[in-house]
Amino acid sequence: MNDLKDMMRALEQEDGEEKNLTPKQAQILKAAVEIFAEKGYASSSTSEIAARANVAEGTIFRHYKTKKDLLISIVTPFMAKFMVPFFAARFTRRVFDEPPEEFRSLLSTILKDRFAFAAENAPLLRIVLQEMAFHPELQQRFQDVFIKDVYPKFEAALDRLKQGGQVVDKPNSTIIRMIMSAVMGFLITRFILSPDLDWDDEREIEETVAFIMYGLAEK
Amino acid sequence: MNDLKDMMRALEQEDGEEKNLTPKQAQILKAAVEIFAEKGYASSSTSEIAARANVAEGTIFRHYKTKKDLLISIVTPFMAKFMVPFFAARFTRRVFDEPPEEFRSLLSTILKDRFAFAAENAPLLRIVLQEMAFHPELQQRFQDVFIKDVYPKFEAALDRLKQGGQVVDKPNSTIIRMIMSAVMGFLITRFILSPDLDWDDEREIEETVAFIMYGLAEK
DNA sequence: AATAAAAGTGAGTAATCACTCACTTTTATG
DNA sequence: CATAAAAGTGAGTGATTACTCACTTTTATT
Repeated sequence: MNDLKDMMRALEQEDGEEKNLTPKQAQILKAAVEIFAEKGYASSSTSEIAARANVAEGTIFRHYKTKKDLLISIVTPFMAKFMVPFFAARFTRRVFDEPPEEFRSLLSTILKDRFAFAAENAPLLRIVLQEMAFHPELQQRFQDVFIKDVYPKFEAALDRLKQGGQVVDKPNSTIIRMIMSAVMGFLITRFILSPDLDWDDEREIEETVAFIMYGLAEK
Repeated sequence: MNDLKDMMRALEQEDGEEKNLTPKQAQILKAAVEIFAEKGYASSSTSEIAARANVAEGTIFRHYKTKKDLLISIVTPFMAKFMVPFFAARFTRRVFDEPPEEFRSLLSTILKDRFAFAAENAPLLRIVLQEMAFHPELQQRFQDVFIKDVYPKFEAALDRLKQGGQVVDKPNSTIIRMIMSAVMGFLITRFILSPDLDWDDEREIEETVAFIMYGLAEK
């Protein structure tokens, strides 16, 4: 009935980011996220991570074979948790079941939801954006989740919205790029580039929704 | 009469990226750009740069005091050359002189122009996007150029377009964020994330222009 | 309580790093 | 041509790196 939550639970268990964690292991993950976000993966040393985690350096390598293994263990579960709800089954079904005027509230729901998630995980978002470029393993994982899981559902929803006359007849890839640019552009500006500005979050979210909606409206 | 070109010439001379360069120095810059773009600044070694440039390692430090000095020398002139033409005097004047229906062709001109520049300098774009996060000097330089130079002209043009009924009455900061998200989202997807796809560049540019225009149109 | 497995430790190590410096070669100047 | 300044060199250096390993401590199992 709620397959999104099921999926999330499965994701969490599979990698054990919040399950079966030794206290020291949790300290290591916390310290690593902080330091990776601050100075970048390549400029972070395992000795500094150990120090901030109040742990001996050897303890890190007891749980993670290499420093890169530590990065992967941090980043891949986050990537899935960030991307999947973008167009998870729950949202997609809504597009098909409800009247076509729901495009606006669908966008609004997604954006609010991902906004809250980004707010809680800003350092992780930063790490992913920074390190994706240099680690093929992460790019592969992105492909697996986005191309095979998110993209098809995104397309299906768009096709339906086009039929309902809600969205212009442009290539799906183009539309998806535009939506993702607007959403990610907002989240990155809000949480990475200028987190300390006086943001009127509700308004910015609604303005962004309106921007996407009118930008993609059938003329 | 053509103050954009004057400005560009001044920028080029001031740092001497293409003037007064020893042949070996040019080789060093070329190799550094390549390697920084490939593996990131922190993971690039001066020995590897020297090797690819066919130069002794000491030669690098004859011209650049530190490795970071080499990065700065590469990145700051590019940053200015990339940002200034976004809303340089030449473009802004056009908004004030020509009829208000010119919003579309203004966007189109800017996007085509920056597209061509990004196409020629994709590795540099990659380096800037990656390294901005970790080098306060680069953030400062960004502030100097964008906030003090580009942003005010951007605002003036928007105010005029709002008066002409071409653009919705939202906060300028919000509108600028949306335009920059759409433009950068396109350039990053096109040249960084998926440069090898079969792109119909002219169409994507026009679609992006239309997306921005309708997204910001007065309703 | 006995025993084994898992978790934790920190000194040690080989490799790599950015950078220096005494020296040679090339270029510019009068 | 003489001379000095600028450009180029590469072996050398001290600091830092990710990772190992022999050992101790804690936890789980019977």
